[in-house]
Amino acid sequence: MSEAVRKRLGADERREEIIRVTLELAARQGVDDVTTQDMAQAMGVTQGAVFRHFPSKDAIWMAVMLWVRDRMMAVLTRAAAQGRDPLDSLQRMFFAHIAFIAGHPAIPRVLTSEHLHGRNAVLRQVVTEIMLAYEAKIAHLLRDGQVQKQVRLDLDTQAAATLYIGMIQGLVLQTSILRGQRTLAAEAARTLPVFLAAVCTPSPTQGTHP
Amino acid sequence: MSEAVRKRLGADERREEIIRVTLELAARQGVDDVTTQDMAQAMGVTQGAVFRHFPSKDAIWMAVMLWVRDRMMAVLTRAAAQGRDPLDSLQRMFFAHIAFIAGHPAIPRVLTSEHLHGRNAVLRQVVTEIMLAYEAKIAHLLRDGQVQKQVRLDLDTQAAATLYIGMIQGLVLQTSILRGQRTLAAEAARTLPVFLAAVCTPSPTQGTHP
DNA sequence: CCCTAGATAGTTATTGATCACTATCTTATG
DNA sequence: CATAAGATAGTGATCAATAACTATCTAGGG
Repeated sequence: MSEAVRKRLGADERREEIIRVTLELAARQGVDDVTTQDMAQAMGVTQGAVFRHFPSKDAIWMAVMLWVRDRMMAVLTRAAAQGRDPLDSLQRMFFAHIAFIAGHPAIPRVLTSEHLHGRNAVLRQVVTEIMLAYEAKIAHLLRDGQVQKQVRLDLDTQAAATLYIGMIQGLVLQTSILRGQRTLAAEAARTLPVFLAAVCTPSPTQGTHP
Repeated sequence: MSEAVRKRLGADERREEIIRVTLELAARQGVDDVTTQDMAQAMGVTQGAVFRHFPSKDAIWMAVMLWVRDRMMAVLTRAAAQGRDPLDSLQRMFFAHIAFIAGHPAIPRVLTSEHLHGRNAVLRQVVTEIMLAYEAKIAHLLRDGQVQKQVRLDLDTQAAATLYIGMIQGLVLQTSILRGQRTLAAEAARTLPVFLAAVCTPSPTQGTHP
């Protein structure tokens, strides 16, 4: 609680902190229940101060989404680069994504919040970009895997990418609804092999950990 | 728009219509943006009239969820019963679910709305029940499939059920965000074979349509 | 070194809009 | 005529946004 005493940050630092507490509050109480009053209280300032740094609440959500997009893509790209083959990269991306979400539980909620992309067209545009970029990344890795004979040649890589994203969605959903009973990382480790079985070339030895 | 003229329904019919327009509005403008004023306007009555039939707005959402639970389970059970083997039942359930969602687009939004199950504990309980029952249904079918040698014996049926539900989640998400560009039914038909490849016993002929 | 002026961050107080919910009156229908 | 459905007209609470004011920091001249 050493935060509540500090005040008068620079504009850039304050903007960063607004984004931070917004994600924090969204994780705890849901995206559409975060008020500007909540944000201010979490930072130890008054509500009006929030609007010195953002012209509107939607502008805050936009900043949050851009933050998510940049961090997310950086994490995924770095994870994929460390893989020694397409399928290895896919697995590293998967677990990097799961770990990132576990550290920032609000992220999937923000990206799928109809409350945000249902009203503001610009916000939805950002979400669409993120989704398409991610899906393309997965489909590309799978096609690379086909070239290297790790992935079935008759696989519909586009559909498989949809399934991949759905897998993450489903994992998040279940661990958020059945909270406590299941942990995200544990369920993820169980579910990925099932997905890999769908894309791998049928071989005598399982190709998951060569 | 012949609805707006009709008035003075019986209490039961009015309750049914409130549930109906609530789902309708939730599909169009998002779960948490549906006001009691919207409901009343959609039915051609005043806002106060809504509260003659439900004690609170949460009670309306509860009624909606119970409606969804009952209809959903009936549809799934009927579809599964028509299958001639476990894997056939699984596919019929899948497409029945997709068709049901296509006819009532608000359903996945209602079930995954943090705005609802984030605040009201009883509402979340209903969602949890639905999810667990559905997952159990899938896992059971997969175990039956193992007995009949349609499904790999080394499959983690629990994890596969998670992936199955995630598949539907992902399909809904993508067709709702990329609305217009992709249709739910078409994407579903492409994605299911990928999932089946993960669970089926490896065989020379694809076991999807025996 | 100090003092002042401008800039910047935050406060206080308020506004208008929206929302769930309610009390009281009215009317349709069996 | 009695009763149930709906209309009318509110209430208090909440929320985003704004305007006017105050505290704090920084830079430059004397």
